[in-house]
Amino acid sequence: MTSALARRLEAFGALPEADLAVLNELSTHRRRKFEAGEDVVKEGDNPGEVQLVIEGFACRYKMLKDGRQQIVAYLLPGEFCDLHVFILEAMDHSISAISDCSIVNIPRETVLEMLERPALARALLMTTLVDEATLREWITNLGQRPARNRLAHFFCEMYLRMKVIGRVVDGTFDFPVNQAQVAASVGLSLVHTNKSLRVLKDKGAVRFRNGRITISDIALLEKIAGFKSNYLHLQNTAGKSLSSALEKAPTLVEG
Amino acid sequence: MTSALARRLEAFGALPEADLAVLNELSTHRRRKFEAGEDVVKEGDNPGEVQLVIEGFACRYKMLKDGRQQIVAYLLPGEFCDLHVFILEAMDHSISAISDCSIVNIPRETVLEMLERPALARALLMTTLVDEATLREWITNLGQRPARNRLAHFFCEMYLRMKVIGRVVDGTFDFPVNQAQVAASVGLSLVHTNKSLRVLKDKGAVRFRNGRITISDIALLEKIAGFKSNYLHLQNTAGKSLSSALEKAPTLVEG
DNA sequence: CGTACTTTTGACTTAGTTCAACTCTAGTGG
DNA sequence: CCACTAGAGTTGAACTAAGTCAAAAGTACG
Repeated sequence: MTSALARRLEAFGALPEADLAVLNELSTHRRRKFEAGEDVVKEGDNPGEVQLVIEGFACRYKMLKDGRQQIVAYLLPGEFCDLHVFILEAMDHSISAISDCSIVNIPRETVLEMLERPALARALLMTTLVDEATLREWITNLGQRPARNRLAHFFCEMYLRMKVIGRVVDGTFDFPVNQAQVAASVGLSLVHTNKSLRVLKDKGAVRFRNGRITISDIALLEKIAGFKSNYLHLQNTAGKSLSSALEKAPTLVEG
Repeated sequence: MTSALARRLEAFGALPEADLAVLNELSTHRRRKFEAGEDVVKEGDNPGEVQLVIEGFACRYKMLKDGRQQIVAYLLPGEFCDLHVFILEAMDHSISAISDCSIVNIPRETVLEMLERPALARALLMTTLVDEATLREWITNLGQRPARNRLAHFFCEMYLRMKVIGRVVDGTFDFPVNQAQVAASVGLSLVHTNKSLRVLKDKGAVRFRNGRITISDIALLEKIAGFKSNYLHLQNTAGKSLSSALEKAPTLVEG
């Protein structure tokens, strides 16, 4: 079995067998279960350990004083919560389980050991860079694109990220999120999100229902979004358009 | 002389003399001058070296296909362009000089040496974490706050960051940016930015003109913004409100 | 003093928000 | 198996924030 983390890291370049073994070891650490909606880490906490989402979906979010909420990142299966959090005094945001999920706590020594393996270290640092790049892309998305295009961009990104970890079958993937959460991700009101989703559906680009997303026409979606995948730094896809990139991405189903 | 970088890093905790010496050495590396408006690194470039802004202001920005532009980060004097870029194949955004600025190229070996000094490594990693946290804060700002509050938040952040590197005197600091660039930072149109700035001025919170910002009433600005400084992870200011934090921040002028 | 940028202003349009009601669905317990 | 409930999605109408267009007024500079 190849873990989702291994698969994600290999998207940045192949890893030696020994490194893969180290990765597969990770899932043996202390594991915790969280229910959908539960907070994994709260703003103000001192994290201490690095967290890895083994199964399920989580998100980072920030809450304003008036209660408004912004989702600032998604943690898909196999994504580290953060590589360097262990030097942090206090979390500046919270992490919440979106679906039921199981999370492994990795002690800092293990992380440091991983960083001593050159190929692995490089892949992990890439992870950090990609996380940052994704945040920049989100800023651009929120700052510059109107609702429809913004949503389209959001779906393009999720599609590609899910594809990389082998979770897309026939343009469809599970994404256990409701419209209010989508709204909180793209900085739109629930109502306007709903209406814009309808437009995208009517155009035949994406369908979104029951926590499941179906990309009906990726080329169209990509065009609406003005999507360029370069910020995800996937080795095989650099400089290519999303639709062609996707043909090259692995289509394996998690086994 | 204490460099801006040293001052910034010490905001996360004191550094040993030897580490400070290493930091002061940095400015002896190959130095390049850029004029205001010039690109330092362009999207698609392979950076190779780490860049340090010694003097002047730069920004990271992304450009959409239709020409719209979003500024996603500011590089104030003494801020690294990025700690790990050297593993990157191709930049996913551009960096541009906002004012005339002088930038030092630091070879990857030097960076690796720095990372071997524990206190310095910790400070540099903090830098990365803070950069990320700032991106998340911007997403929240763009996604959830209406124009006026969003601008207020932007100014609060810049004020505090400038204060940390000792560039604020009497609530005033140089910030050589025009309104179009402010607009591109907060995701608003130029006209609406202008009108919102006027409101903030009329309320007696901030004045912005000739590349110079004067915070007239920080408590008010902070209130309008709903600003919490925790995401900047400044050691002395954790958990405190901005106004009190600022009393404790150094008031030294760059020597 | 003329040219080129930047800021300011007003009038108008549009995208997005809010409120409120209604529908649909899945789940629960009688 | 049905009725009831809670949550999620959908819709319409009224309102408001923000965008666009266009022109004027500053300001900076050679």
